[in-house]
Amino acid sequence: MTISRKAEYGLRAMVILAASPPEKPMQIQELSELGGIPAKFLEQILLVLRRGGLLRSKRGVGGGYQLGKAAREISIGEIVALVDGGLCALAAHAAADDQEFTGARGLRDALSEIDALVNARLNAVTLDDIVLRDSPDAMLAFGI
Amino acid sequence: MTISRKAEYGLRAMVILAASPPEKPMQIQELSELGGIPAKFLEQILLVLRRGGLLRSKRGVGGGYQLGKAAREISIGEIVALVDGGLCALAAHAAADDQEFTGARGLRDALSEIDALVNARLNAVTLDDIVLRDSPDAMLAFGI
DNA sequence: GCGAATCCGACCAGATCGGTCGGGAATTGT
DNA sequence: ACAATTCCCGACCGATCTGGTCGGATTCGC
Repeated sequence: MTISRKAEYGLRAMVILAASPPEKPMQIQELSELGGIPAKFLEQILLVLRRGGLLRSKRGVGGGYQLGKAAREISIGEIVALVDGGLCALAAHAAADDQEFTGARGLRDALSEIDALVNARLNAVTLDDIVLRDSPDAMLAFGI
Repeated sequence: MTISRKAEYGLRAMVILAASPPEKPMQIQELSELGGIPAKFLEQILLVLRRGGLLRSKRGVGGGYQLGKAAREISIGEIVALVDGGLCALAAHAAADDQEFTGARGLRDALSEIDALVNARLNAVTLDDIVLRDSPDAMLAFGI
């Protein structure tokens, strides 16, 4: 029921990239140090993020990673979905086997409703939102 | 990111109990058959539910399980929290190690906000809501 | 005391988690 | 051409978690 460390690492890396000047690629090593993420582990995470189109990469000297889309067009939902292998459904089991007891449908409905809620929220928050929210002077805009 | 089968089983059992006449205890065997749950597995789930005060049990002939509180006073949040061992925090890792990179706080905030949202929802839905929602003629009351 | 039922600890196979390792392939600088 | 740099990628690995099962101890009603 907790977010996986893998997804958390992926989020960190993406947030760091979103907060950096977008033209200069950042290497795994630097990303690893800034985010406190084991470098070789981060490597495979970035790989799936790239395959999913959320990152672009460049090899050789001066290479590294950049965002594949604008920061405002990447939601944290996309990121965790990619990294955690697509499955992000609270009601997975309940929906799969259609066991029929009194209250079964009510249970399924209640769970999938909550599931839809969290997914909607996850897909609504973008990297842009996060870096904006992080700078204290932007807080006023959010009314926090 | 998916709800555990254990929690799902716990929910099923509780819903079944909530939908049954509350005075007569129901045995593991019957609960197991109605819910399609392996009996011995269900046994340990019911045990922690009882230790948590959500169930009362009676031993010997004519024994079994009954709800420990009124169905309207048991939320599905309580159930999954007990069965899945208490931890139900989306932002667990992010909060634990306070790694400091640009955007760290924004990320923590965003995650814990969503976490709070799903928890609030989980704690708001009661067993009563679920069994009510299950009977089709009650749908109108919900505007579904 | 007998049978029905819960209680409870031990065990277990397989999957997942959180990484590590080592090398290959592409790109750039000299 | 060659070396340095950087990503690419498959294999592996120990620890923990998942989803159970088993066997027996305990308690209750009769």
